[in-house]
Amino acid sequence: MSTHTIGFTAKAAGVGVDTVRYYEREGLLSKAERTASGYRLYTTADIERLQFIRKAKTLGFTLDDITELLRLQDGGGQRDQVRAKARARIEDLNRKILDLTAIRDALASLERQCHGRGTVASCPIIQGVQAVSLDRP
Amino acid sequence: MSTHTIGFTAKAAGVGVDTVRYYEREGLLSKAERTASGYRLYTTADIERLQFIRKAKTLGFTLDDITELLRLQDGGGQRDQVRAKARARIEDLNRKILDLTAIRDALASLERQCHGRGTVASCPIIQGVQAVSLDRP
DNA sequence: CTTGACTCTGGACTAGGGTCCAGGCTGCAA
DNA sequence: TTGCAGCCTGGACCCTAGTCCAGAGTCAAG
Repeated sequence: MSTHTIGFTAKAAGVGVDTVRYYEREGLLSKAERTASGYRLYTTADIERLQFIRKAKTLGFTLDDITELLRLQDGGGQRDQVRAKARARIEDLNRKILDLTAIRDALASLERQCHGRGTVASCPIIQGVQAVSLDRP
Repeated sequence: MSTHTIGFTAKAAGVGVDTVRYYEREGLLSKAERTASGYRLYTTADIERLQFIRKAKTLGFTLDDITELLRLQDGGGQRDQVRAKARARIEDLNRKILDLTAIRDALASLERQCHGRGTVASCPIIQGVQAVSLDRP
């Protein structure tokens, strides 16, 4: 299996080398294999994992969230624990998707108003989101 | 119009009073009206704005993003600037929605596998996301 | 066999987003 | 009219998620 240095890996994943080492320290990446001289070695799967982490962050997940997500995927934990966590996450994601959709639609309507003659002040970005899931952190 | 103290407002929006003052300092909330003795006064619209900020944060927006979003809604800026920003944001949101949907579907399939007899290790959370928009920060 | 680009470790530093005082008013209920 | 909760300001502090050294070893090209 082909392996890569940390520099190559980081660049391929679009993050910094320090970030890769940081993720290893924090347990998002398992301890990398090492060459005889101590250089870390990564596989293509590691690059994908890093890309996933990067994307998940832009989606509003914290590193802790992502750690949990990855642990689920890695098959960590009891079967029904995994199920329960997955189910909770799915709920969460459905809410987020609805919220984002509401904001997007509000922006789209704002854009239409700007296009025509409507008054910008009547844009319902906030109200659109109010409509959905009014509480919970 | 009925007004509320900072404590009431903060509790209603699910944030801390320090957070409300912080948002005022940072310009996410306009300077609050004051009573003769200097107490801040908020309206129901302020509470909604705070709830929106709180939610938008969980959706992965930074306070700067949110400031821009709110400014769009407040009718700040040139008509075509607003249009352009709205359009860019919509793109962004569509990508996020696709990504979240991919992760959700992957989790759903993971949950099904856990339910039945499938091997957890074969869960495609990462691959699901790989499929969508492979680059861009 | 030297040079320049990489890598290693440990530790200090940073930015964003709050959170927590201290010391001093305010407002209302008993 | 006192007491206690709530508010004010300014500034210190905290956590997360990196980012940036310094000093030393490694590797490939020339």
